[in-house]
Amino acid sequence: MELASKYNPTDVEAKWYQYWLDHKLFSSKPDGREPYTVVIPPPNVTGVLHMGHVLNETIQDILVRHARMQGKNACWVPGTDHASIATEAKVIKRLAEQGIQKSDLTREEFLKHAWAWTDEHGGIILKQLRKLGCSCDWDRTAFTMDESRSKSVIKVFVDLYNKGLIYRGVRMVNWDPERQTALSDEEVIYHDEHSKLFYMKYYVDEPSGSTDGEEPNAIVICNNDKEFDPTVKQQVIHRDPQGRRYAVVATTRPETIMGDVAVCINPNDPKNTWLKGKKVIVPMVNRVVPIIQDEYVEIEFGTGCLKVTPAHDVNDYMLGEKYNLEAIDVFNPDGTLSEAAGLYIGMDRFDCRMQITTDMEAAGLLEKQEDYDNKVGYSERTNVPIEPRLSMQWFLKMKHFADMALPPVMNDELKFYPAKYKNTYRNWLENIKDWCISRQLWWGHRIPAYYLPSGGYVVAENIEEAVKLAQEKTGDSSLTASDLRQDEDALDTWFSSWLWPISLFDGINNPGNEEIKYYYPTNDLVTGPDIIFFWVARMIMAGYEYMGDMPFKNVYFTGIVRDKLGRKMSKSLGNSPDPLDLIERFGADGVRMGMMLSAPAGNDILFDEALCQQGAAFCNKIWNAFRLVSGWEVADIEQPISNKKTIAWFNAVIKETNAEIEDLFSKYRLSEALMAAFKLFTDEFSGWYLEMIKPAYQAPIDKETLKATLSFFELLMKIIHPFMPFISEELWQHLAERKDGESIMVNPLTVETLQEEEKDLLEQYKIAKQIISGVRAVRSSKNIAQKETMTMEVVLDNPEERNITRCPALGATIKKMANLSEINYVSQKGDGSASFMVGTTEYAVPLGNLIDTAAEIEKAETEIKRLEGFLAGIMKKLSNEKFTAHAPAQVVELERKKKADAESKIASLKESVAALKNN
RNA sequence: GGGCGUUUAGCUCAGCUGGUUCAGAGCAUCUGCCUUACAAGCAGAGGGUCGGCGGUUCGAAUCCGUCAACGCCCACCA
Repeated sequence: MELASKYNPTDVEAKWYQYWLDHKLFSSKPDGREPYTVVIPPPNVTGVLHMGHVLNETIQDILVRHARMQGKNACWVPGTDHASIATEAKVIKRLAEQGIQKSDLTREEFLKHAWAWTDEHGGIILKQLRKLGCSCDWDRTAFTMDESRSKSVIKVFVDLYNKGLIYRGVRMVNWDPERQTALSDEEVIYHDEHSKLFYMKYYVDEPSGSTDGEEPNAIVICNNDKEFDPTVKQQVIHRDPQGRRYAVVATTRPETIMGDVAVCINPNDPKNTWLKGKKVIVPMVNRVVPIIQDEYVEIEFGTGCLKVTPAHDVNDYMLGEKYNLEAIDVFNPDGTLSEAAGLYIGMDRFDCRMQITTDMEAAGLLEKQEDYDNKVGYSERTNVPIEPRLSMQWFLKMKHFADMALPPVMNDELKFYPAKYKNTYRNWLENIKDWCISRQLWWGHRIPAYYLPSGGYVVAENIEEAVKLAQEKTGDSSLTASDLRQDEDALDTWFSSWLWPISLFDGINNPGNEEIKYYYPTNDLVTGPDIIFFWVARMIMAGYEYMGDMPFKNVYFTGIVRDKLGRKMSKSLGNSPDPLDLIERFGADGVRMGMMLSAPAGNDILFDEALCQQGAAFCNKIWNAFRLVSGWEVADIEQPISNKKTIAWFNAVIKETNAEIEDLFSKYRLSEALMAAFKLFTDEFSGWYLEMIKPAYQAPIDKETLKATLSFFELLMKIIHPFMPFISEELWQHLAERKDGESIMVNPLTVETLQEEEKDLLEQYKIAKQIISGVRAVRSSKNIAQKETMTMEVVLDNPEERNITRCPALGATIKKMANLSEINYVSQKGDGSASFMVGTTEYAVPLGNLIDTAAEIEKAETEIKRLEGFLAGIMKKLSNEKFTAHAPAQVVELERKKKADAESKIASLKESVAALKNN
C-alpha cells in the first residue's frame, strides 16, 4: 500500500469521530467493571469554545481515555449551564436591538425569547468539543434547566427550607444596578480605583461662637488654614470666619449624604471629644443628626468623623442596627437618585457625585478634596460598580455546610491538585457568610415560595402542594391556586450547579438508584481555581448533605491560559487564537499535544502555537514510522540474534517507561507523562529500536522481528492514545485485525512490570548507545560521512577482558549502528586514532591521516584537567575526617569508587597523550 | 492589612524526605547532512552555579532566617 509521506489529520479525525459515535464507544452503563466518572464543568449554554476550554477539556479527555485504556468503565457526562445572569443579559441585549424592553414583556413572554435564544445558540460548544476529540457520553447530555435538573433544584430548595437552612429577610446585599438584581459576595470583584476623598462640613447645631465642650488648648482650624494632623492627641476644632463650629467628615461617596442619619466618632478620639452629645447638620439636606460614638471608627482615618448612611454601606448598616437608626434609601434600583433623596431625584449616582460636590463647593460646604486610592466592587457579570443595598432576599445558612465540607479536604480524603488550594479553601470556609441565593431575574429556577393573600408564604415543590400547605396554614379550605402568588425571583445559577455530580445521575429525585450508586462519588473534577468557591466548595457541601459522601475524589485545578508573553487571552488584545482554526491547521491531536506540553498542573499556561506545530510534527513522525514498518517485505529467514536481543531490550524499555507514565498519571503530571510518551516513541523507538532492527535497503525482514515490532507499535499507540486519540486509532486499525465496531479505546493496555534481569539489559544498551554516539561524535567532528565504514578499537589492559562489544548480538548492533566493519581488542590503541571513554573503558577510532594530533592532545588534556579538579574535590572530602565519620558508609564507599574511576580515567588519558606526543 | 505561591540554560519547566559526576528535559540556537520512514527529518555541539545575603551541616538548587522582584487569594478603614 502506498502511503503519503505527510500525515493529514483532517480526514482521519472526522472519520474516526463519526466511527466512535456510530458505535457508541463513549457510552457507559453500570456493569461489573470499576467505574471511572467525570462530570464536565458545564460551560455556558450559549458559549463558544475558547482556549481555556481546550485546556480543561483536553485534560479531562486524557484522564477519561486513560481510565478507559486501563479497562475501567469510563463515563464522562457532558452538559451546559443556563448561566442565569449572563444569558439573561444577552437576551435583553438582543431584544433591545429589536426595540423591545424587558419591562414591556410578561415573564412568560420573556422566557419564550430566552428559550429561543438558548435553542438557537445552545450546545454549539458541545459540538465543538467533538472536534477536539472529547469522548463524552453524549446520550447523557444534560442542561441545568432541563426537567430532571430543575426538579432536583426545587426539591433541594424545599428540603433546605424545611430543615430551617433557608430563610428570607431584608439584608444588605450586593446590588447590580445594571441588571437590577442581588448578587452573592463571590460575584463581586474588587478593583483598585483612583478616586477622591471629599472633606465636607457638618455644622454643629448650636449658636454661632459657642465654645461648649471646648478645651483651652484646642487647635482651631479656620477654613482649612492649618495642616490637619489626624494623629494629634488634642482637640481639633473647625470654625468658619463667622465663628460657627463644624465637624469635617471625609467620604468617597458624597452622593449618599442624603441618606445620612448620624455622624460617628470614636469615644477615645481626643480630637473630637468636643462633639460628644452634639447634633450636626447634614450639608445640602440640612437634616439634624446626632453624633454617635463607636470604637469601629478609625481615629486616624480622615478626621475621625464618619458619616453614617445605613442604607448604602455595609458597616453603616451595622452601626444603624446597633444604634437603632433609620435607613434612608436614596437610590432607585437602577442606581439613580430616588424620591427619598429629596435632591437630585432621577440623576445617576455618578453624575450626582460630580454635581453635589460642585454644589457644595459653591455653598462653601466642601472643606477640601484629595486623591485617594480605594477598592470598588464590580459585578462579575455586568462589570458595573455594585451598590450595597438593603433588600428582601433569600439566604442559605452556610455554617452547617462549611462544617461538613472542611475536614475531608484538610485531611486529604478529598485531594486537591495542587495542594496549595487547600489553604484558600479553608480560609473561605472558616469565614463563611450566608449565601444570598435569590436573583431578581427571570431566566433561572423560580423560587418555589407562594405568598398568601393574607400575608406570609408557603414553600412547596409545586402549586398543588402549595395550595394544600396554604389551606393548612390559614385554615381556609377555599383557597385555590389563583389566590397564591409565586415569588418572582429566580435562584442563583450556582444553586443548580452545586448539585451537578448528583443530579446528573438523578440522585436527588431518585435517591439510591442504580446509576447514582454506581457512578457516585465521581473520580476527578477538572476546573479552574477561579470557581473554587462558586462551585467546587459548594458541590462538596451538597455532596455531603445529599449523598453523605464527597462528590469527587480528586480535584485538578488548571491554570489560566495566557499568551506566550504571559498576557491573559482576551478579545480586546486579539491574542486568543480560535481553537477551531488551530485544529484545522494542526489537527486536534496536534493542538491537544501543544496545549498539554505547556500545561504543568496549577501553573498558568503560556500558550504558544509553536507547541501545536510540535504536536503536528510528532503525528507526522508517528505516521512515517508506520510507513517504514508497513513497507517491509517479510521473508522466511532466520531471525538475527541481534534482533532478538534488541526486541528483548525494547520490551524492557516499554515496561520501564509505561511504569513511569502510570506514576505520572497518578500524580496528575500529565504534561510530563506526555513528554515521556513522546520520548519513548521518538528517541527509543524511532531513533534506536527501528534503526537497530531495520533491514538493509530492499532486504526483507524476518517474521518474528516484524511481529514483535508491530506489537510494540500497537502498545505504543495505546500509550499515546489518551493524548492523541485520532492518529492512534488510525494506525491501530492497520496494526490490529479490526472487526467493525472495535476500537483501540476499548482494548485495554496491559504492560507487565519490569523484571530484575531486564534492568541489566537496559544497562547494556545504555552503554552500547554511548559507544555508538561516541563513534558518531568522532565522525561529526572529523566530517566523516556515516556511509564510510570505519573500525573501532577497544582498549583493554588485558585483551581477553570482558567487554560489552564481545556479546555477539550487541557487537553486531553496534557495528550496524556505527557502521563499523570490525571491532578489535587492543592493549594500546593504534597511532592516529581519536578516542572516547564510556565508563572506565576507552574506545578508539583509527583515523589514518585524518587525525589532528594537536586537537586530540588538547581534547584529552582538557578532560584530564576536568577530571583532576573533580578528583581533588573527592580527595578533599575523603580526607575530611568529619565526612568519613558522619556520612553514611554507602556515601563514603561511593566517593571511593568515584575516586578510583577518576584515577583510572586520568591514567588512561595520560597514556593517550603520551602516545600522541611520541608521534 | 493577612495568607499563599513563584524565582534553576535564550524560552517554558523537572529536580520528592539534603549525598548516584546533580545541575536536567523539551523548545530555541550553532555545526554537518536532501543517508533508500520522516528536512514537520537525522547526527553532533554549545549554553545556567540554581534571585541576593546570612545560617545549619562533613556536605545545600534541596533545610532555616532575611531581603528583593513578580503573581494569586482573602479582608467592612469611610
